[in-house]
Amino acid sequence: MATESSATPPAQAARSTAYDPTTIEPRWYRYWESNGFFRAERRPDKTPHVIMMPPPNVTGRLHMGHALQDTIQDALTRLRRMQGYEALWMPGKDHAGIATQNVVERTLREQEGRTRHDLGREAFVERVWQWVDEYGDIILQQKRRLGDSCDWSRERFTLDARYERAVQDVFVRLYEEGLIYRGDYLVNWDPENRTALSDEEVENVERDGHLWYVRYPIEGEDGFITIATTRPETMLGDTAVAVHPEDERYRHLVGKTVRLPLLGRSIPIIADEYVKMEFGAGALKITPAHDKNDFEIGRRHGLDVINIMNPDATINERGGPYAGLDRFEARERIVADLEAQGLLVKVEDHTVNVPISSRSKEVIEPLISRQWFVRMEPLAKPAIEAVRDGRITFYPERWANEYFRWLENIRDWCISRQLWWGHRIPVWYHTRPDGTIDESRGFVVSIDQPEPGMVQDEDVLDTWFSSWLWPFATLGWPDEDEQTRQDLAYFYPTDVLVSGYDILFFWIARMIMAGLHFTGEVPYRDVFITGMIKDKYGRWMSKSLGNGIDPLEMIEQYGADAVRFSLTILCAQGQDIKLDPTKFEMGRNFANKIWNAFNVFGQFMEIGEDGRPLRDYRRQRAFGELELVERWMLTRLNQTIAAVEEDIARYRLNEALTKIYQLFWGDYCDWYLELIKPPKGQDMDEDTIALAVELYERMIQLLHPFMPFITEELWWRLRPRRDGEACIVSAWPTRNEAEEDPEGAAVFGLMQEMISGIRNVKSQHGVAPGKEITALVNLPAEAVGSIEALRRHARYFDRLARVTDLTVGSGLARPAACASVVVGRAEVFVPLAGMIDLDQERERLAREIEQKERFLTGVQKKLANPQFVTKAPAEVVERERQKERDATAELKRLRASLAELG
RNA sequence: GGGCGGUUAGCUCAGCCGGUUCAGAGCACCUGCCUUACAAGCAGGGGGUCACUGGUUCGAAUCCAGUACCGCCCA
Repeated sequence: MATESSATPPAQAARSTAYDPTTIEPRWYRYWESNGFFRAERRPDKTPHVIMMPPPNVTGRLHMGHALQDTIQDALTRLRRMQGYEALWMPGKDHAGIATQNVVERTLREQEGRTRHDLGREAFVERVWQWVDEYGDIILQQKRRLGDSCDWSRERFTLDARYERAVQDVFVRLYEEGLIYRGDYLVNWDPENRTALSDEEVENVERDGHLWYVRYPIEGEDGFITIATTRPETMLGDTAVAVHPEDERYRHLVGKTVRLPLLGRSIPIIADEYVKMEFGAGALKITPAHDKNDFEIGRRHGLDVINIMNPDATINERGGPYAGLDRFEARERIVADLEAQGLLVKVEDHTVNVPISSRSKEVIEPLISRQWFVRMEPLAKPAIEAVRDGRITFYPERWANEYFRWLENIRDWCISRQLWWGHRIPVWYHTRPDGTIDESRGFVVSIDQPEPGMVQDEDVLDTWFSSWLWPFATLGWPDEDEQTRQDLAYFYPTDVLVSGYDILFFWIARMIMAGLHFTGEVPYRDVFITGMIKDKYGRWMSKSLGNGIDPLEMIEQYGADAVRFSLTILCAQGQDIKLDPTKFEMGRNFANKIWNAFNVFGQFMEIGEDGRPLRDYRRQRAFGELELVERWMLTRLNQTIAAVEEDIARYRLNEALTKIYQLFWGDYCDWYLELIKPPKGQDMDEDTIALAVELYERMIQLLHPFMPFITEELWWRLRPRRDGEACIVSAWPTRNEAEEDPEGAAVFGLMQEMISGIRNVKSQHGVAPGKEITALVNLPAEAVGSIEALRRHARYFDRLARVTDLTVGSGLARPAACASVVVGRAEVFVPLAGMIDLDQERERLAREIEQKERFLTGVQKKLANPQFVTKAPAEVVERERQKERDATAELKRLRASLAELG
């Protein structure tokens, strides 16, 4: 029983000539959704096709990247659905730890002048939930405007209770397997957010900096050793000076000590191969607590580790007189003080690589802190294997290399974050009577509180530590109830992941690791990596540049179908897209073309007041009984279906869509429709309507995955249909080779060339296209078939080139004052007495002759080469011979025509 | 420093597991058309030594090597 909202929407009663998507699109979306067409269920009789939508951040707003990737995922989902698969496109959203916390903190600050610390953890997290409840769904609502046909009944959130359980379960498992450990290490510290970040969240940016040369006085003798540094403020934490063991300049100093300027601490001079002799002065200050390499050196030499910084990147009490200063202020002061003491030798300009937080864009501070890590190597190995042995395929392939490179050099993953919003780390500590944590008693890793009085780790997990479980946790893993077990068995592994290369490491690779480790299977078989959307100058779209293009505005302006069409056609394999809003005109124009093409035959159909046809126009004629142009069109259609199939199998959606576009516009509209139009004032006969409907129907089915709205709307205007017989669930067209007629199509192709030639002649001679003319087609006597076909289809010449009198035969005399067109073995004479400009015609023919000669010379050169004749495949040689014969004959006729013009 | 991608018409880009007049599309441009489906359109046209150099091959925009410039990723 259809509910009110699921009733098929009425068609617009009054048709306007320009297609207006604004009312049509939302109506069909409601219709599809309320009829459950997006829903997927376990159906043992059907093969599933599953795509997991990369969950957008709850703070997110739809941008062009989403629009592109959703368009692709939706096209694949709709296509598979039509092909009879049980198509599941699973939507959801990501809690996005730092991003979301930042948004709420900012609102708090701006609206109430308070910080999260003013509220306290519990109240703050409560606030974030309120925010998520209010705004978290916006992006998913926006996705509906695009037409996403995902199964909203299965929508998941990375902080759903069940999902949270999965995340914590994974933590516990990995810990028990020895793959998670805690330790004090140098991590990437974001002073703005005051949290650790993973290596992947750090961007290295080249900046103009300086190289300061500083003298460290040697103890026990006069003299100095000069070190060079790009970060002088870290000298407060120096615990050694290092030189290369083979550096003759310094060899005698190794083992001695220097007095650290400003603080006066005594530190050793050590020898380490890491030091580059040619860099700076050849001596390096070592600050194990604030530099990755120094940390390693410090470890090798058992150096002290002195942390001189607070979490907010101010200098701590270990910095003596500089305590309390911001790191950059401290730098200036230290340089000034060194200079004042005569210890600054010189300053050079120097380009430095500065690590930047991809979150806050603040300069990252390498800082020693106690964090949780995942041992990645054991997880990476199977992930490498899965791609190497072909269980997973990347499209385009080259991304597999990026993937290998990262996995083969993988470093442990810092997963703890000093945030409040996210999955709390399932680790518990004993407390002392005063409530503080008693580290001496160790910790317990457990989802639930192990014993009363224990407190949970304050930190939360990296957001990606939850989203790497997305493909299976969304299906209920690791629950073992019957429902979940069967869902996983049916829908998992999924078929294809569509995403951008920007999260290849963050997410795609980690999902593969997690999938293999926890489910024993790959999470998806194909990975389709899209290019990224850039602005028209090739720059990343960003808020700060203000160069973003809002997909919703574009949808308003051009329609979702148009946006989808343009994005798909622009999305070539792996290439970034330089997007300009005018590109959407392409899609809009095409939608308009589709809309208007319907009218060519639609105006002759019996249509009810609701815009729906009253009768079903069904083809009565067998293929052989069809008109030439009809057989040609069916041939083109079937060939295109086959080609589209191949393109889609390789994820070449742009090529598939281009072919459908050409079929619809270039063949169907420009030739077929023009030829089936009845003469003015006459009706279109039913047989003609029936085939026009059939062809149109199949083409809008081909277009439906890409342009779902307009195709659904027109689908219902083509035939009377029962409730629920929607385009979205119609059967995808398959190639019918029985309805291909290559010979007929070739004859039609010949006519197309002739017609184009005649149009060209008219245009070149300034004859109005509508001017009625006569023409003669001369063919060799043996071309009986062609002669007959042309005679029978003289109407085509009338219709398309206004040739009202066509004579076809062999040995026809060339009329005086005529232009001529050579097509293969045929010659078309166009008598244009009184209209023809002889000079023009001579010029035109000369041009053609020149072109043809160039072509023939090329062919003859090939054939004159004995190597070619003997080595090239026989059919290629034969093809060249045929070309030579044709061109020679054509040239002869062209020359004759020119000669006869005098 | 290592790796990858790009360089094709004025612009934006397809084509790239070699051979169909393969040199294409859209936009822009020029000419002519409000031809009762569509001016968001129709018909016709101009425009490119496929970055450069060399190689493989009977044959290269397409495969290989190198060079230049642009961009990205990693260190």
